[in-house]
Amino acid sequence: MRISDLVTRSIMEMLEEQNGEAEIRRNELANTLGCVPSQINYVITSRFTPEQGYIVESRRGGGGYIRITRVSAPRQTMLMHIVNSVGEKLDKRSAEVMLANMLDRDLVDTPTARLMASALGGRAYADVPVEYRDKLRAAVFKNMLLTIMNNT
Amino acid sequence: MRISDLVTRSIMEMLEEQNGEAEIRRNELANTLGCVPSQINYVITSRFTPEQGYIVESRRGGGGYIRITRVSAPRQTMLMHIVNSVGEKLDKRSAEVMLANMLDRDLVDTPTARLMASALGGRAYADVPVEYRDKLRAAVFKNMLLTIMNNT
DNA sequence: TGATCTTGACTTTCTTTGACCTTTGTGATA
DNA sequence: TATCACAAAGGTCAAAGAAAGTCAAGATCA
Repeated sequence: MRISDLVTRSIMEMLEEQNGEAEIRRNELANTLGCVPSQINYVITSRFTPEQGYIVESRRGGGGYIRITRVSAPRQTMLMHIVNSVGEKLDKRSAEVMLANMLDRDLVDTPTARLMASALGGRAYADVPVEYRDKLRAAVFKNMLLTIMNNT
Repeated sequence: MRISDLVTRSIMEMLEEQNGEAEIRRNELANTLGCVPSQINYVITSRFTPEQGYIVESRRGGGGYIRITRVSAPRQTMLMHIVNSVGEKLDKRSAEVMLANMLDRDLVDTPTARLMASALGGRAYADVPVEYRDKLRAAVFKNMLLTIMNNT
């Protein structure tokens, strides 16, 4: 079991319980989960980014904190946001993370997410040279997102 | 006894026991079977291909894994036929024809077909050299077919 | 001899850890 | 009251570790 997944889950739960807003004390959380404090930062920068619809604020010093807020908006807007956040290139991992996120937020249902994942990963891209791989993935992803937007 | 057969058998057993889904840790398996890790890759790419009805996903880094999923089959056989009729390459036009066909035969619903079409066409493939273009399209198509087989 | 296996060196990706840095709050002190 | 020292947070970054992926050369088999 990855520690980073523990941290992720823990934050997710707080967000769930507290209506999209979680405030943590870094050292404390690190302590209860049994990891070094900077692990928390790693998780936050890799899984709670603005691209994925989170705002992170923090404060140092005595009584410091890290606050993570999940932003929400109408479906279309969020999807559009995602489309725009995909640049020229998109690696497989990022695609997966984004899809997981969309699922979390009910922007797609599970079968659709799976279908999309299969169009973005698997062995499919294996024999395309790296230089084209991620560009193609980005394009395909955007295309599908636009289709989904219009499909409802 | 060939090593690759050992590996194959071992994976097959896991699939059997675990209801069509096996998650392995490459190094570990290689170790218990007494082979080099890359042997696992060889076996996977030669015997657990989409053509044979398997979906393979993986992740590197700490806590990494390789997950192999077998798709199974009542009406799925029809889709499997389609998978096998797609060769190494697939141009956009043919893909569309096949999709239309699947729609006709109720193998997919309309939104799904649209989504698939968007993953296979559009400007997405435009700036990829022809040599890779149709190969990738074929691979993506097969992948998606396998996924929708599983999604029922 | 051509196809299939086997191996291992090297690469890429993701995670974990720790040393060091910056910011903020709080008293003690001049 | 202004300042200073110190403790209590959180931030950064780079190195080490943990997997999996790739590729090509050599070995074997049919």
